[in-house]
Amino acid sequence: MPDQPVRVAPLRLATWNVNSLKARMPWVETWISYAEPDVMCLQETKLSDEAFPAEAFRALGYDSIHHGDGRWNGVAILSRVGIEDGAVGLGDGVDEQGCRLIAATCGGVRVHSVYVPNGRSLDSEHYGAKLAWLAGLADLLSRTCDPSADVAVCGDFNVAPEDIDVWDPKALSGSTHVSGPERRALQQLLDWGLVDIFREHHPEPGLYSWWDYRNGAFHKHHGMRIDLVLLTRSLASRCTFSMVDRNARKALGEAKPSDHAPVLVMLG
DNA sequence: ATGGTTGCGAAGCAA
Repeated sequence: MPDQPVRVAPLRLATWNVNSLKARMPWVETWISYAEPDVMCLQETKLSDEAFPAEAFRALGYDSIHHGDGRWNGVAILSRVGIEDGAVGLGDGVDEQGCRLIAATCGGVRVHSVYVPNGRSLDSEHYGAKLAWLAGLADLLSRTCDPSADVAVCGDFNVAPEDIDVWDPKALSGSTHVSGPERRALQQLLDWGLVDIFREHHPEPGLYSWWDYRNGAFHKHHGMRIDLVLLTRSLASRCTFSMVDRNARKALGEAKPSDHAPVLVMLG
């Protein structure tokens, strides 16, 4: 393997749970045209690999890889700085919940696009599976990556790291996304050597990345910050800017919004 | 939020 290049170029890195790429393609193309990410992670494409619009992304200047079964989940990475050594799944038999992780090396960074299982409810078997999946992700990182290298883990974690990441902790008590075991499973990833870079740059509460479609939650600011960009320290130290593009949670003409907003970080 | 929405796919499930 060649050594990492000594000279590093600025990198714009984004992640977005699009809730069906077929339904979201107009918004995604618009967003890419103004946000100009170099690397973009997508979740919930809900497409088969055959139906993934690689040609449309190629026309926008992006190479891509996709991992999907056509109905649920589905993850992808777009890159205009190269895309090498693609890999899918947790690689240990735990990723049987299907098409939730894809990784590739883009511009010298090992990038992971993840869609963590929702968990449904604390008493559901899916909740235990969510915890197991997060543990499997921690295991994958420890097996395949070095925390001193340039590693990014981006996506929909379906966990709000702290109470300041949800609109009303009391209302959510006893439900998923905020429970202790989920937060500890996420913390295990951070302890390995990752930084929740948006939170590092924005300590204030009330900044979310997901709002329920129902009940006017977006306009009432009833949201959660569950879409995260986790970076190893070498990348985190290069971060000059990070944002949730809340505007992209709105309809844009005929283009309907996802229930998630994209997160963008700039590395100098 | 116990669901008032969205997406998929053609009824009900998942989020």
